[in-house]
Amino acid sequence: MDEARNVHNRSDEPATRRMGDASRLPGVECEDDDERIVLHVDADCFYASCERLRESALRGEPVVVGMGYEPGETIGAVATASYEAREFGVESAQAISSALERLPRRAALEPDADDYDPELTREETGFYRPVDMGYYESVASEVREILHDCADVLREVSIDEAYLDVTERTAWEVAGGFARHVKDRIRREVGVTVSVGVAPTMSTAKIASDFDKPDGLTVVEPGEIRSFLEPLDVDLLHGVGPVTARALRGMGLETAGDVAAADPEPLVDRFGERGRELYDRARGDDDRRVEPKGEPKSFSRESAFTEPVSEPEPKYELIETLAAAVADRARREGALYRTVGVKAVFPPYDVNTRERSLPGPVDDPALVEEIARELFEEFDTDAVRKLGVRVANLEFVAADQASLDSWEAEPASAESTVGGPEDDPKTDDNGTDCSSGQASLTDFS
DNA sequence: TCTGGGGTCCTAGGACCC
DNA sequence: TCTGGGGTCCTAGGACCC
Repeated sequence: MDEARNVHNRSDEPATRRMGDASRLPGVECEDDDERIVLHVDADCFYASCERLRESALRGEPVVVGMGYEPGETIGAVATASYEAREFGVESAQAISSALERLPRRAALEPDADDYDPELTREETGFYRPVDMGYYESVASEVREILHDCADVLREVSIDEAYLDVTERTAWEVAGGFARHVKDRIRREVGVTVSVGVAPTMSTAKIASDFDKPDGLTVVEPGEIRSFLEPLDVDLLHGVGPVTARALRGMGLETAGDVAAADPEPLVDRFGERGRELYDRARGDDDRRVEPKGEPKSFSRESAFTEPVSEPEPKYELIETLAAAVADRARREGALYRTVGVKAVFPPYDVNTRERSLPGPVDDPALVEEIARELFEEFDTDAVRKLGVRVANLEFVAADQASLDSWEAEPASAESTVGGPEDDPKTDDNGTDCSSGQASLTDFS
């Protein structure tokens, strides 16, 4: 790691080298015209940083943000752990109960707490907070404004991560300084730290931002890509998870350099298109351009029981709740859907999905519920730990088209497609027609 | 590591069409 | 009626990401 770090520019060093053009062989794919400068910006343990922002007592302390967690309870899973908490072995996706074993909560120092433990010292405890997406969203939007300000094109990947194309804003000689400026603005104006990777491609920028976390800045200039990637473990490549990493190691490929030097054919045979992509990424080949994210492809809601449930009633109840939530989300976002699906997870972790497509796009909460119930029937006596409902094959009604629809479409469709009044009695009138999907089919096409 | 919630993309087989 | 090739859509599952 240290060795690799020395090879590549750190932000605080003046960028004096410019290997990019010099190292390229004459006549070999000179693509200077489309050489990009891409930043990947990744907030450091974002949820925990947000919690610290509004609660200064958490600064410098181990902080664990739990999904499905409630103060005093042991249910839920770790969404984010601060670096201090990670020192205790707390990791993201861990059950809160295991996290608490490694790092008891600070409140357990109080004699009147349920989990009071007289043996504990302050130094071996941390703070636990439940996820508060609304608040994190508000912090993220402040960060987003700054990023928009700094980029020609911005692609938001998630609440705490984005790619920026800054080709027109900077040059390789000063790209480190540019990235430093972005980092500084976010820290000064919002109060959270981010790690930034700068590279000519999205995939390498992504790896670079991860290289020196937290508060990192790693610049990989055009000619340095291969040497930067070479020593990295295969699982650091984007798209390589535990399964693929194991398979690659089985093929004798431990590092990105091994993959880059390998014969691509066996990779394609084994992994299909992904194999080709893997090979390309390991070599630093990635011609994707930074583009704003398109419309979502699906919406889903899922929820876990605290323990497996066999009786049908509570399961159907949850299916209904989830169906209503998904349909509501779609309506709020102005989306029509053509496919409704359910998911049932059996212990230990057996995922089953069923889905059904309709002849045309609808916005019809009653129909979502009806189909979800029908699809779920085959599982209704199985022990289930988790349930989900999903809508897909989305079509978005453009804002200007929505007003047009209210003129042109039949009343039932118009009301139910533009996200107007929540209750649409017309869709219920159709009774059994619902199952055919004709109930609230909109007929603009 | 034994499991929370919200997504994306890929694959593979079958139906159906020309 | 035993039969070629190509395309699209649908469904279920799997891997992966944050």
